[in-house]
Amino acid sequence: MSRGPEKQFDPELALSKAMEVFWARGYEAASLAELLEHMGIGKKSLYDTFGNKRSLFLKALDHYAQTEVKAIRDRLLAPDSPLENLEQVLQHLQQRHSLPGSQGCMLGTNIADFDTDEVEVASILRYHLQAMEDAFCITIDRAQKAGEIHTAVSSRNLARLLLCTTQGMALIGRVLEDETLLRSTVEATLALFKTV
Amino acid sequence: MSRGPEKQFDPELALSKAMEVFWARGYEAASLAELLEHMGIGKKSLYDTFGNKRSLFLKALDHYAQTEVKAIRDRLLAPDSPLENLEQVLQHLQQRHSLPGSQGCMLGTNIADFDTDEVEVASILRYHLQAMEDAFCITIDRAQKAGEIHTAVSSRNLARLLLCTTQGMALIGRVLEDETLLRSTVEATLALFKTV
DNA sequence: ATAAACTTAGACCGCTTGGTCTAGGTTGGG
DNA sequence: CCCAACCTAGACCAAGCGGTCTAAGTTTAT
Repeated sequence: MSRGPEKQFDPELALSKAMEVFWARGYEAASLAELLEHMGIGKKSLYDTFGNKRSLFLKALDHYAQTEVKAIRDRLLAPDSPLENLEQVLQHLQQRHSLPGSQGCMLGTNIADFDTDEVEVASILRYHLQAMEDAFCITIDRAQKAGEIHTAVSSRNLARLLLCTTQGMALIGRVLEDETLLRSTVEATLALFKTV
Repeated sequence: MSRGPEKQFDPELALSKAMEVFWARGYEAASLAELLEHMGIGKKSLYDTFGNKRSLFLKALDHYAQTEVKAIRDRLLAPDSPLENLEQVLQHLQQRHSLPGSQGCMLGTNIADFDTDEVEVASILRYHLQAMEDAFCITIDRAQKAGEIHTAVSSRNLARLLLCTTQGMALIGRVLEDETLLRSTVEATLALFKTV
């Protein structure tokens, strides 16, 4: 018995490349031809390794969410001032979504792209949105206990507000020509949160 | 010389029906077959009356925006207490986007659906987003002058925050199973806005 | 060297899409 | 009554889609 060569491409890297295409184009608009070219592999390899287009997409979406949510979560829960952590995250998001050609958040764009009755996609999206909300909530809670954020509104409610606001920022950033709108939004949010 | 019968369908009504399909499915996913069935007209009539699929979509999108933005604007600028007007609008949005099968805001879903370099669609979207922001701004300004909303943050910045938040609500509402998230968001927003 | 197990590129297929065009029905004025 | 002008339904087309499968290349154990 003999063994063939190792896979001639890195599946992790290929998935990451697929994610970029799906992120930029959306599920339907991402053609197989575009995916293959960007991933740098053949059609057979794609189907052998990832199943079909849809399962490749689900893997890519999950890959995005895990990477992105983890990065934000790590910043939010860093052992510095919770309010400063929150400020950093919001300013980072504002800058990213203000860049020309900004593609927004892959979670948000897919909430819009898929029919509301697509339960498989919806459950992935819900799961990661909840994770974001929870990370916001923990940080806000810490900030409130540190006296950095006032306690007139519960940390849970503020976290949910932040979730909606940040998703809106990511969305609207796709069509903006300058960054004043997102800058104003972050400025207003922080001003409203801070203790007077 | 003789004259044929009047158009056997109402173009306004047909456009409205087309809007419903595009709103629910998005541009790409709305097939001609689906559009024709829902509009109740033949393929030839569609192309004679509206040009092609894309120009039908642009007309439908504009129709949506004019209808929807006007409705919200009218409520916001009604001659009652500005804060109460704002509360009504937010609660209305919260309820609408909490309904099962909520389709979100047609502006928002299309921000996500279209490539960021689609200038024609983008300019329509930007125009109406700006109109929404301005309506929010006027109302907040009035509320501030009436002492109903505190003045620590400018009306312009609060309006921009509201724009992002409401778009986020409309988006996230598409995948929610219950309305607590949107309810919390509105509750938090109003609590932060109101003078203590 | 050879054969087995892996890889790859891309020809091929059935299906659906948006868009065009033909054929026929209906209405109303002369 | 008859013809012109509008309408409709749907056959038809080329193009693009996702997905399958064949043919050939490459590496390693024997």
